Amino acid sequence: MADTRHSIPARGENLLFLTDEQLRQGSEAMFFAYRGFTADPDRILADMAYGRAHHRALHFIGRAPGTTVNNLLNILGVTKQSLNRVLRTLVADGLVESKVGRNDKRERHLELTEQGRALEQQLSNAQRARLRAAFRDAGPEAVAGFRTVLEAMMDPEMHQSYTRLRETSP
Amino acid sequence: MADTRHSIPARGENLLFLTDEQLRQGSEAMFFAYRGFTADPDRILADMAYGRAHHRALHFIGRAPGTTVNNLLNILGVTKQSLNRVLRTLVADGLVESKVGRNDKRERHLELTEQGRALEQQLSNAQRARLRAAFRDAGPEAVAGFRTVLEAMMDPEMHQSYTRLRETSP
DNA sequence: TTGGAGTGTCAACAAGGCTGACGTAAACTT
DNA sequence: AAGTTTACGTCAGCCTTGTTGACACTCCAA
Repeated sequence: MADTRHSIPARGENLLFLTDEQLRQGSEAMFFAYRGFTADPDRILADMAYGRAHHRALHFIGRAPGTTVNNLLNILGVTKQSLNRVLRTLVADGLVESKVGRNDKRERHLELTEQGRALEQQLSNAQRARLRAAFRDAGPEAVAGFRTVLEAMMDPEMHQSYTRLRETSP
Repeated sequence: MADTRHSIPARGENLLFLTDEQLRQGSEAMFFAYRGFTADPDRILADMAYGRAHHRALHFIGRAPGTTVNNLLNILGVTKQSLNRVLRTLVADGLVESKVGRNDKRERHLELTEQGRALEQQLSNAQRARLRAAFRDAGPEAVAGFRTVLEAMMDPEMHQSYTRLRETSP
């Protein structure tokens, strides 16, 4: 049978575009894709005493070295107790260094140690390999669309965090 | 300053396209977007005695009525103990009906009750509202790209589940 | 009839969220 | 100078949702 369901709608079909079915497929795509997205680093982490939360902390500390605890809290969207539990083990294990702020001594500035960078690299490489393959298969235009939709899906505060990260490290 | 970093790469730039920075932004976009994606239903569920796991079960039962426990297990990718805990409460609360199979009486076929459909609708509507807005803002081409990349990001088995769901309910 | 598949369930545990409360030091305000 | 707010750490306890392991039951198929 001729299958027109999954084809790209032409301009004139915009009124019909956002059917419930399309949206439901979008939801499911997000669900399955996110599982794929986290699968590889999760496998690596399973062997260690770490979890996805550690990966996230390592990622964003590596991304914005010297960031404060409060900043990281906002980015991750968790409570300080939750973050602290993760951060404590990372510091204790020598993956993250926590330095008292120079100007404001209440703040702690977080950085990856050599060891922390190594693990972060290992995890990110696994994740990026999948993303790279997906991006390559899909092509530049698809990737642009992918990013556009994801950005439109974020809460405003998240979108701020997202763009702020791009500004500081282009 | 003129900012060319976030523009869509032209055809000729394909070699430069998959920089680590691009991939990292892709990761972060997935992270932030997924938070947005689950935020609305999570808020609704927080008031009830249910969580995200219940939402997922309701969604896929509603999507494929009569599905078996094992089938659902494969789709959700959790252990049967984990699923059973969720399913038990849903059945006990009258949101899901579990019928012994006609041909194979070992199997249980799952369906939403009227009440279950109501909650599933409430949750999905919240989630879809955001998705609809994002799709509308991004436009059809971006949505097509979004889907293409997400599909390429799935594990093969997940991709099978994903497409199988589309086949049965067009 | 026997093996194995599909299902339900008990127990125990871990990760990683959460709230509430409290403490300390530094910075800010009045 | 005194009081308030901010940044951070930490203890205690709770919840959801994932995990393993073990066991029982039903029933299909060889």
